[in-house]
Amino acid sequence: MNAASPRYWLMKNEPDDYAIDHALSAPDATIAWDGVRNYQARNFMRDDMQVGDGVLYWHSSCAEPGIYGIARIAGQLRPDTSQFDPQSKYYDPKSKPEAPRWLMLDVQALRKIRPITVAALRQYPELQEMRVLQKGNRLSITPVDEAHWRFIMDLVKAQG
DNA sequence: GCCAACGTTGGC
DNA sequence: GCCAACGTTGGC
Repeated sequence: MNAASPRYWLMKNEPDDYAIDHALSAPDATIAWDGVRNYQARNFMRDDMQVGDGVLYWHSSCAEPGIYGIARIAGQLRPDTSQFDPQSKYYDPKSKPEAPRWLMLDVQALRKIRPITVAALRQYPELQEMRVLQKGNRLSITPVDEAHWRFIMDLVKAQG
């Protein structure tokens, strides 16, 4: 991926873990985005994300999956501490502190929006190429085209 | 709770 | 290094 272009991301979270409200109530509305256990998603964080990138804050595994907030990448790529914590559900016994396998970074929530559900997103032909809407998509982090980002920002504005 | 899709693992 | 079996994701 081109490292210079402005970029946008969709990041999935389960509301039980890090709901948008949880993020907004954290200090500086910033949370460490841990628990990524997929190499492709990790590589996006490691290689392509830059501070300031826009984030669509997605809730999955809930009654109405969809976009629940707007956020930004706030930085500080570092080893995901949960991989070394046997108490964590994200514990990875094969990862060693001297060679951490998983990474995390900070995401700052900017605002909560009226949820734009999967069903709502599917109504727009302009968005049908979005990765998150493709059948079988399971990646927790996906790049978002600028055109898609703009379209969604317009939807948010129209919410008033 | 079902199940399609897809990533990971491990025997060979 | 192939590929079948298995595990996980996540919308429905």
